[in-house]
Amino acid sequence: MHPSRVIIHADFDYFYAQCEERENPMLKDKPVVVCIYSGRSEDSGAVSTANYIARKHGVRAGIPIIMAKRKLKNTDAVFLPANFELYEKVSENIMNILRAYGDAFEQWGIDEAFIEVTQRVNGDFENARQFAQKIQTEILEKEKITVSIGAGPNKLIAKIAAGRQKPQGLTVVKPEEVEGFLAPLPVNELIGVGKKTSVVMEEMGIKTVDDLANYDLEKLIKRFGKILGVYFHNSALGIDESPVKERGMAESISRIWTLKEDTIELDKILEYAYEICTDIQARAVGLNLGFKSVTVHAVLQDMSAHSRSKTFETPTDNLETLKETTKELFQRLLNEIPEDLKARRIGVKISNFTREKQTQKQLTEFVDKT
DNA sequence: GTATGCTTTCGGC
DNA sequence: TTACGGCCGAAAGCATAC
Repeated sequence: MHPSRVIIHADFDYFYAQCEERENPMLKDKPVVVCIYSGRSEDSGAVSTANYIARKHGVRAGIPIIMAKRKLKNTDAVFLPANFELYEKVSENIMNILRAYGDAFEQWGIDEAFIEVTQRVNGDFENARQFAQKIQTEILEKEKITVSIGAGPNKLIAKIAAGRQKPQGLTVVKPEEVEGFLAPLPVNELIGVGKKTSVVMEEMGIKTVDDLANYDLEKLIKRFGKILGVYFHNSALGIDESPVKERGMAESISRIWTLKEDTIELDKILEYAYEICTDIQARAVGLNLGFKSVTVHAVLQDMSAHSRSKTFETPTDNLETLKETTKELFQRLLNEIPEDLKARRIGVKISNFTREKQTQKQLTEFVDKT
């Protein structure tokens, strides 16, 4: 029998709102709602995150600010605009603490991370519990932020475990406990099982991870294909061999803006879009990245989202290419959306990055010369 | 029939 | 009853290739 790996997943509690509490401790006993204002009218915008006091009143990430205000009327709730510079700085500090505790480290978004601690705890899960407490203590002392931690034999179990007890939770799942831990959970707790897949599985009579674990593998493969079928089967059994490894560069850079006024005029839209192009192209150049894909995005008055994208044969970092492609894609998108609806928000994304820009340039020069 | 890549939509915070 | 951000990666769905 292989000795088990020991993986820890750390999840910063209600992160943005907790950062605000840290900066102003007077907030701690009040509902705190971190908002992103669109600037269109007094309270237009959405909730980014809220502390647990606000959540008790039904405030959730993503709801309109005006709705959150309604739920919190007659309380001393505090509504704050998101301060991303602060959150990024705090995140970076905590990530550096976590990184130092791991044999390997993998950041997951702004407020989550995996660390492999197998060597550090000698493969022992009781040590892992103490180790995790030490991490929680250090982060609390140095950064005044609480985190919830899950420990398990792999990333899948560690992540699910971290979500079981919050805030400031610590859930350790030993290898011999994995089966009992997973069995009663609904399948959508598994990574990769979203809304659509849950529905399909439910139709197949699969509601819990236990149902999935006992489902015939051949039938799973027949329905989901070999890769996904095997992946789901293994996940249900708590099997996940994926390594903890440092993430490289971001996979995409995008910006989206809310328009001052709704419009379907291409020229108006492009005024905004070209500004975004200039910004994200500069960021790509700053990171020395070429991009192969461009996506434009529009949210209409009914809040429906639409996008169009294009992938080049070779990467580029050219601003004019980006603008031309943006124009072409918005033309196409405007032709294909319902005529009676205007655009409310628009965005541009570049992705499919490569660092082979240099090679491509040389190749182009070579072709030009011949 | 499956793998792969591209496009579009979804979902978390 | 409506209301509504910005950014990211994942999921879904399709086309094409083998």
